[in-house]
Amino acid sequence: MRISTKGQYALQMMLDLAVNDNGEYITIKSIAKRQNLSEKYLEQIINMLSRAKYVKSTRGAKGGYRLTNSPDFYTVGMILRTIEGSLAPLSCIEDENECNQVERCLLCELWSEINDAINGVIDHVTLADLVRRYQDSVGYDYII
Amino acid sequence: MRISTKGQYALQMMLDLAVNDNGEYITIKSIAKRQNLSEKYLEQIINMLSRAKYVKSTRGAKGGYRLTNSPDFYTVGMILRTIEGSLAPLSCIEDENECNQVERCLLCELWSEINDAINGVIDHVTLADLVRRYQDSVGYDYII
DNA sequence: AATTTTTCCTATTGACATACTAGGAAAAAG
DNA sequence: CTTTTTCCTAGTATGTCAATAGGAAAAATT
Repeated sequence: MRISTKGQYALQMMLDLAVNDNGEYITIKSIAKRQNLSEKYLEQIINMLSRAKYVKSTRGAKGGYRLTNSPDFYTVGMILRTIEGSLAPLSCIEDENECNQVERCLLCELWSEINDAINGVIDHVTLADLVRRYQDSVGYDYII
Repeated sequence: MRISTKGQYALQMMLDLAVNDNGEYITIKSIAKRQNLSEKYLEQIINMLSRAKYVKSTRGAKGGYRLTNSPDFYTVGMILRTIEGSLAPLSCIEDENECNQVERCLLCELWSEINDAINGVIDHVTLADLVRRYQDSVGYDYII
C-alpha cells in the first residue's frame, strides 16, 4: 500500500512550481537542487506531467517548466493518478473483468470502502490548498 | 497502492473460518477448495496468522485451524497488518527516522491524512461485520 | 506398529516493478 | 556556433510478489 517515489516527487515538483512561480520558466536543475533529488529522474517524471498537459515547457536556454493551470485546478488525486495509475487497493474496483462477481462479492465491498476513503482525501485536497498551507507556515520554516 | 494477494487471501480465510465454524478444526485443503486457491500458498499465509495467535491449529488427521477469538475480536486492520505490515502510504508515517522533518513537512501531513482515512475504514470494520453481511445475503447467493 | 492425514518450515523460482543512471538528439537563446 | 535546456530511449541493480516444491513432525486411524 505504498505510494511510489515517482508519485511523491511529482507532487513535490508541482508544489515547487506553484510556490516558486515568478512568471518565468523554471528549470529541472533548480527544482532538483531545491528538493535535493536526482535531476535525471525528475526529468522522466515531469515528462509524464507534461504529456498530461499539467505543465508546459520550452527547451533551450531560458527554458524550463510552468504550471499550465492555476494551483486550484489540480487535485492531489489528479497528479498522483497521472503518475501511479489508479490508486484503488485492488484491481477489482476499477477493472470490470477482474472479479467477475463484484456485485455479489463481500470483500469487493470492503475494498470499495477503502477506495472511497482514499479518494475522499486526494480528490478533495488541491495544489492550492498545499500552497496555502505552505504560505501560512513560511515563518515557521516549513519545507515541502 | 495495492493490497497484496496475501492480504486478500488472509481475510478470505479468516472469513471462511468464521462462516464455516462448526466446532471442529477446518483444514487448509477444504478452504483452498471452497475459495479455489492454492493450498500451499494458503498454508504460508495462515502460518502468519497462527504465529500472531489469530488462529489455533492442531496437526495430523482431524487437524486443521480454528479462530482463536470470536469474529468481533478481529478488525480488518489487524488481519491485514499481520500480513502486509503497515498500510501507511509512505514509510515516513510510521518510521521516525524516515523523514527527519515530519513535523514541518507539508507532504507528510497529506500522507498522514490518507493514512487516517484508510485506518478509519479498516480499524472500524470487524470480521463479525463481514460475517453479518454474509449471513444477511445468503439467500442472494453471495460469495466471499 | 504402520499408514494416513494434516500442519509446520524453508528454499527456490519466474515475472514484474521500482528507482534510478546514462547517453545523446533536438530546440531555443545569446 | 556554443551553451543551456528539454526530450526520448535504453539499461541496470535491487527488491517484491505470487507462487511451487519437498520434506519433517505430529496426531489419528487402522
